[in-house]
Amino acid sequence: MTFRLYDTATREVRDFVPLEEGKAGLYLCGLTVQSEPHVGHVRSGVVFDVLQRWLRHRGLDVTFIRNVTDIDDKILTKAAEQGRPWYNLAYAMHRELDRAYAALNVAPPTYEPGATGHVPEMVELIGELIAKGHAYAAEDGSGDVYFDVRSWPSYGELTRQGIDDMEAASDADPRGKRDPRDFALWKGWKKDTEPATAAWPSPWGPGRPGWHIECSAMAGKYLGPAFDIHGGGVDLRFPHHENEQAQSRAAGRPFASYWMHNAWITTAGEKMSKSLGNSLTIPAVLESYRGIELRFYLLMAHYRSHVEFSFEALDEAAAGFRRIEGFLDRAPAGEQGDLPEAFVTAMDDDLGTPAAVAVLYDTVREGNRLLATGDDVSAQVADVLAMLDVLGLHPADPAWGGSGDDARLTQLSGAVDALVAGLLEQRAQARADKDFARADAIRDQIKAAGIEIEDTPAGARWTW
RNA sequence: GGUGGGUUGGCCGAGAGGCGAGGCAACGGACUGCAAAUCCGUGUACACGGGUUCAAAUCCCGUACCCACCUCCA
Repeated sequence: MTFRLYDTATREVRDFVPLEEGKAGLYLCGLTVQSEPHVGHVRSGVVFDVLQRWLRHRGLDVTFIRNVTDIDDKILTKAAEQGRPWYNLAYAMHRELDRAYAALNVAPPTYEPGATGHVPEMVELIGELIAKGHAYAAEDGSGDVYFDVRSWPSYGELTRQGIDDMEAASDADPRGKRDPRDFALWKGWKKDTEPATAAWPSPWGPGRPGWHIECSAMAGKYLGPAFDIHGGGVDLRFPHHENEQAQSRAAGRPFASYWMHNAWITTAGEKMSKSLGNSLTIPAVLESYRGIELRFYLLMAHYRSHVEFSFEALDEAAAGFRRIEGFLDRAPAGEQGDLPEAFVTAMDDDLGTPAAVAVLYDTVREGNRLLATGDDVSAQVADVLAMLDVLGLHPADPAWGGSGDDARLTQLSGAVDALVAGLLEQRAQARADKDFARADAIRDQIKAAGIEIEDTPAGARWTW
């Protein structure tokens, strides 16, 4: 079976056929680094990380480009409000984003280009579009350059919309535009309100790039005129992706073969950016949950399904994940093996992580059953480790910051182990003496310290 | 107005014509001194109304409600 992927452009699940055999070029529209990332923001990162891992697993040589938008209206506005340079805000938020991705074991892409580092490439592309009659400099002296949507007959093809059916932007400033739907490729510097650091030289005067042009320029630079998969959140389909495709193709570049869009995560039925926000930033959620649990939660729903975020659901996911970990803890350590067929089938079907997770649970249940009867579970351990690994959920992955990388923590856990071991010895003695009141008192005492006791045929063990 | 998506059991969440994905919770049982952990078992769920079919959660028609995007939101 081949890997199949839902393509937004054709609205169907299609076999994935790379442009060049054995290779895959991926481009993900990353974030505008203007505020702390929240749970919704990182979904696309996690989804594309799984996609990347899956394609690699299938033997493809993956080039993965994920950009960051480090200059735009919001960054300028927020920075001004906070009284600091825009580049300082963007850089700080970029570092926050890096931390969030790292905490969720989202592997770094091949390269993470930023808009401000690619102004020459954008200027060149805009020049090409003007030369081909698809763009024009505004005649009002604003220094803006617009893409001429009427000059590109297939404008709207990605989202199946006719130009005349589109609502004219109510908030757009029509000045200098030939058609209200024309979008900015270059925005002239407004010297009264914008800092000089936010302007770059260009043939049309100082200014800064429009939003869409950066992705066309950077995808072209790192992946070439044609590449395999382009993705982002559903909201980006229009106008962002539509515009990217129009301007790239108008410049003679075939652009993406497949379009992949992940659905939203909402809270209380609202977009996260509009709701309570603060409690759902990644750093805030990580105060109560481990990154591995949050990642597991995000993968329990299919990437094209809308997720209504709730801490109850996150609790459930975390509880379920602990059962998987519990099996691994109790089973003898073993080697990672090959993936079960059912898991491969699930993943090949448009990254069916929910069905894949079901296979994971089935394997864990079977492993636990064998464990109870004292049978060999090395096959189950091998399967579980392999599945967790491609999903980026391997508990031993150093990305989770496991013990061992912090000497003090290792010492501390050794100390706790010694203390608990002493208490467990006393409890074992009490149990042997049938002094259950005392045995339970010891267990309660340990529990009060946040440590759980489990009695196993091999003696008591503790977890926290 | 245009375009796209949704409504599944107490909860989360798959599936897309034919044996009830999976998880969390609950209840019963096994194990245990009691627990915990684990295993086994227990549910006639598919918004509503019609229709097609031997067979519909799945296809068709209609209705209701919800959501997203329509020029710088992941």
